[in-house]
Amino acid sequence: MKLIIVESPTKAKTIESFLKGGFKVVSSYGHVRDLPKSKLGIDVEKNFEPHYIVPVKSKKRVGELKKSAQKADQIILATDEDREGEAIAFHLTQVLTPEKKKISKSSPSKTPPRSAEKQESQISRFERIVFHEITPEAIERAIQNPREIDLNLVNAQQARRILDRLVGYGLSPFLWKKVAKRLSAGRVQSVALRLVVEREREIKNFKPEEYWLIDVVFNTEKNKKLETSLIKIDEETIGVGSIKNKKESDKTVDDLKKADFKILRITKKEIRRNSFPPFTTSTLQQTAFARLRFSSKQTMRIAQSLYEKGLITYMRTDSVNLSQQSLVGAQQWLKSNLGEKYALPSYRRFKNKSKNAQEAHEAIRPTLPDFSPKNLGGQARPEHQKLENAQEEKLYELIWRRFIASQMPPAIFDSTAVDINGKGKKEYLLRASGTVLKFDGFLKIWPSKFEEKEIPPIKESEKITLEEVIPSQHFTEPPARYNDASLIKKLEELGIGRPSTYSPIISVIQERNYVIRNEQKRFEPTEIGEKVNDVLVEHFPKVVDVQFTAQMEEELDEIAQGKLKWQKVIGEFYVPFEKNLKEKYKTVEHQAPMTETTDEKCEKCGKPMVFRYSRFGKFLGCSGFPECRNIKPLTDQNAHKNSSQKSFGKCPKCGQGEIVRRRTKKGRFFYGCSKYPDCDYASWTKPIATDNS
DNA sequence: CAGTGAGCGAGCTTCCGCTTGACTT
Repeated sequence: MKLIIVESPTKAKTIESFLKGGFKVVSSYGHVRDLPKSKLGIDVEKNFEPHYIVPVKSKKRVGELKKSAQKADQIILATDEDREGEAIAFHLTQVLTPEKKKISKSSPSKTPPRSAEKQESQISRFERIVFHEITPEAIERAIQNPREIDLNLVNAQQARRILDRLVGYGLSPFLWKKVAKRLSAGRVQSVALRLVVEREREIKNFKPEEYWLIDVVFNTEKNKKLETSLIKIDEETIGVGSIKNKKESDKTVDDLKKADFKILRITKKEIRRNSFPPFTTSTLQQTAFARLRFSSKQTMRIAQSLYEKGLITYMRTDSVNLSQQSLVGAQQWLKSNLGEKYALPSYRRFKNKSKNAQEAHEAIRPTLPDFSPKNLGGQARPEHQKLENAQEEKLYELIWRRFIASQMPPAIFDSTAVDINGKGKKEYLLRASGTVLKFDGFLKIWPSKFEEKEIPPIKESEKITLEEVIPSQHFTEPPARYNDASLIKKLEELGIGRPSTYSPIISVIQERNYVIRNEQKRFEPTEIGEKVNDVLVEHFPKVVDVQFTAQMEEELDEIAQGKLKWQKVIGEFYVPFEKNLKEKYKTVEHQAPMTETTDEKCEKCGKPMVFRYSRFGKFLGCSGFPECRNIKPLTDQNAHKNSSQKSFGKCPKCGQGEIVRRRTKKGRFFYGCSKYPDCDYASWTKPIATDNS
């Protein structure tokens, strides 16, 4: 009997159904070994030797794997073809090789190093295979062509893992000492936080700039209205900074009213809009947020369920590849349901844009195009594949539509531009633009917003008469705060984080209370978030630099290609990092504003209250601490500095306190009485200020 | 649905990336 090991139980089930007999397929449930949680687990003195353990959570799994392995003649490691997959395969060999036979890797043995040949024979029971799609043929082919474990790739993963550990477990304790307990920092989360903080400051420092735009309406010979916009004055293109105020606008308006106009040219062209590539994890999360308002966490939970039902391919992927089989399926569906003209003559394949893509999987797509969404006359599904709720229906439909649309022809628009010359004191260029949909193409399945605007039929020789000049005042606007979608998009662009971690990143910066999701579901940094960010940016600029990951990835690639030793890469980072860290422990002061006092008096002992920091941010504590342990939460009344919060009226319960907005541990807003704990009034919704309620 | 700070020093917090379950009201 041969044992095949993959990461995911769903994948195991599918593969087993393809194989005739003589095979057993089991799953490792991801990584089986890791650095210990409770300590660093890296011997920096001994060339960064890692100390791996089987986490308690994985013990049971590993036990089961061992049992299966004992009964097997051969073990085939079929984990993903990427850094992490290769590492999982390697750790499986380590865990599944009986103790005495293990190749010396993590445990230094006193026996001399074994020869390469001998190592070979010890692991000959293991074979490594990879495949890019889960079909009987692909699996069969993979089994016929096994290879060795690629130790260079494993080392690239080790380097990544060790570097992240050194950074995370180096910086976090520094924050505990200098800012507040239970804080954290890391290569990924600290950059995410930095993005949010810097965006907030851009917004805060933003100075809106006034500018004016001018529209001009003409009458055609047939008495139809032709709406145009002012494009140029003399040779200057109109935009922000051109017409700065009402005075300048008035002057232009007056001149336009007296100007002579004639049509310069009419340009007609066809515009094609291509469909989008099928989903990756990142674009799925972005689109589900934009169209369905699902958080990234929700999206992943629902996608997982669809995957387990066999309805979609794997949901953690950065690849836009589509299998041949799926391309054929999409085309067939299109031809028989929408007709030839909505199918493409050839298949459309996509290339990955992001350099860091590891492409171990396909794009996210429906497994069977025939299972179209309910409202598109989908086939009845077997019982175990029934969608359970509206959310599953919606997400499935989104994935299905995106995939089918990716194999559809572009939408075609007819666009017309009428350029008009105006001669007054100055020379003006005005333009009327029309766009009309000629063929909907992929928009039939993937509706998107586009502006259609008709303009009246017109000839170049036609005389036009001025009807109206309409100036309008505008202001430039600050960039928007990040939400789930835009933050994930940005992180992906920067190559920071992986499909499996986008959603956890969003969670962790909220759990640490570094950022909160406001009522518009956008991220705002908290006070403690800004403080942590500032400490990191000032004292550890390299680690929170957006280029840091990019540089690391390049070096990891070289390790994977066997061009660099992983210990060298780690050493070159670690030595200066460690030196700086030691230095900063000595020089950086504790960040709590110990001396900042307030007008408020402690009602227990009469001493003044002072601002203190905790990991939740600022609060008020008695200056008599520790004799008097009185504390008060920060409210609008005493936080005269940061008055972004306001009172929402008198408390309906005690009538004394004000209603203020507060946050729960999890970050959800609620409304409570400022007299807490004397009055325990609290409500999820804004209380209505009536006396008779 | 409302937390929280210093110091003595115990013991603990913390990273990123792979993957799902279930000690219970």
